[in-house]
Amino acid sequence: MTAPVLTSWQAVADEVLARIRRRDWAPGDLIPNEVDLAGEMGCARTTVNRALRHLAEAGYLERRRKAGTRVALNPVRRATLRIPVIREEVEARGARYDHALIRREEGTPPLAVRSHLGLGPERPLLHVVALHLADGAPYAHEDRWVDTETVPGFAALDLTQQSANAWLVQNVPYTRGTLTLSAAAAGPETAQALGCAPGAALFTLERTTWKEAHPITWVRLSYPPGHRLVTEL
Amino acid sequence: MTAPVLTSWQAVADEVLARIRRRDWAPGDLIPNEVDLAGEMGCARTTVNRALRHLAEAGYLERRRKAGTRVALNPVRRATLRIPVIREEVEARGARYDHALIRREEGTPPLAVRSHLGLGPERPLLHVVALHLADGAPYAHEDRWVDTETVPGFAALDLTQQSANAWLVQNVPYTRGTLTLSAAAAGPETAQALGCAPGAALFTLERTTWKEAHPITWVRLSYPPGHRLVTEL
DNA sequence: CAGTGGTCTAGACCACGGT
DNA sequence: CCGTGGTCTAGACCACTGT
Repeated sequence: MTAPVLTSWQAVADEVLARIRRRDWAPGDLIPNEVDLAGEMGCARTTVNRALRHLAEAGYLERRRKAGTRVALNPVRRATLRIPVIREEVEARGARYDHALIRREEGTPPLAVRSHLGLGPERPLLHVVALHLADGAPYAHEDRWVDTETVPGFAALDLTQQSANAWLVQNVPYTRGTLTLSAAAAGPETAQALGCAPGAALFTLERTTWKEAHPITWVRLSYPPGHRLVTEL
Repeated sequence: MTAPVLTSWQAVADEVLARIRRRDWAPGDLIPNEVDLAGEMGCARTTVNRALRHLAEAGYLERRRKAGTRVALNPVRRATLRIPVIREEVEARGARYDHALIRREEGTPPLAVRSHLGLGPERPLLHVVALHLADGAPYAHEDRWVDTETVPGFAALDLTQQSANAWLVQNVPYTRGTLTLSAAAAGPETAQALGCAPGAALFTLERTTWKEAHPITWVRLSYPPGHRLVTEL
């Protein structure tokens, strides 16, 4: 029998993954403990630990103290989406970025937004509507409500110079957030801004962020028909 | 000056994150190297390394040998989406799962599918169309092409008993895949299956998977209007 | 209670990549 | 060249949890 002597946690991880793929260890199976694996692979337990921890984070293994390490029943891989600043998203496509402010006014947000942020109707927020452009063409429509109590300084911004998106990312680190992806039919206003037909299918991304317990902002980005968000598995 | 003596990599990570949030270390700044931090925090360099590695994976830091560790300019957080088997997705909502096979036949996939899989027109694939149900109501429409050369055994499956989705996940681990999210207007056939109006905005998820260099399957899942994919940041 | 993973340590060597 | 992160090691103790 071969005793390859795998040093380096990557090699150990590769070998374990190979055994899983080869079905030496089938989904649901208990695999040997760290000490035994270290002996077999000819390396320190720390190294095996690093490898197994990595595979567990990647979703291939499930580990529990005392219970041991099992091959995950369904390799539920996590798709990781990068959520960049729109400017960078546009420039990464090799296009020129611009943005246009459509509206900016104080007001009471609709119930859906209030409940997302956990605010009552008495709290006025700043409503900002803008259009992001790539090479002059509509790229995304932004509908945003900002809590100016949590974010002092925002009210004084000249949003024609700098997008709310960019300023907030640079200046207000959030501690918690929620992201919702969906499809929605274009309303008349959004359709006009994006230059598409009313009722067209828009890819929609809603994000709510908090700083500790205080809401920062709720924002909905609507992308014109055909927009795709791609990620590797 | 306080010298808290932080043992445990979590505590070190928390402290570093706190300094970033507090702007002690601003975006783009170089932070002290591991040896110095270990000295300051009163722990081993290994512990600091673990903490910084964690923060780098989470997107807060950028690390390069010799160049040192910098606070990331834009805290581009990665949203991680769980992509489960649909059955589990449905049952997690407390609903009863069912599926119905709509079509199953061999044929040549459309150009878009062929190019995604990197196949020429001479290779016939198996085309499977099915509907996933939650408590009897349409939950998702599935349009799938399977390469039966890469996946022997699939052709013999009784797809009325078991969904293609479930079988593939259990039996054909993929090594690489692509996930595309978008919105699309419902075609007549999809609209009828989902019980919505033609042209309605559908949330659409396309996935292509390979086993090494061989394509396994291309699948498009269409969710009825109102469907949302939610994740924490 | 006892087995298993989780973590810390102190020290060492290595690999990359600015200067 | 040489500073910085990347990793390995051997050993130790701890924390959780199944039996």
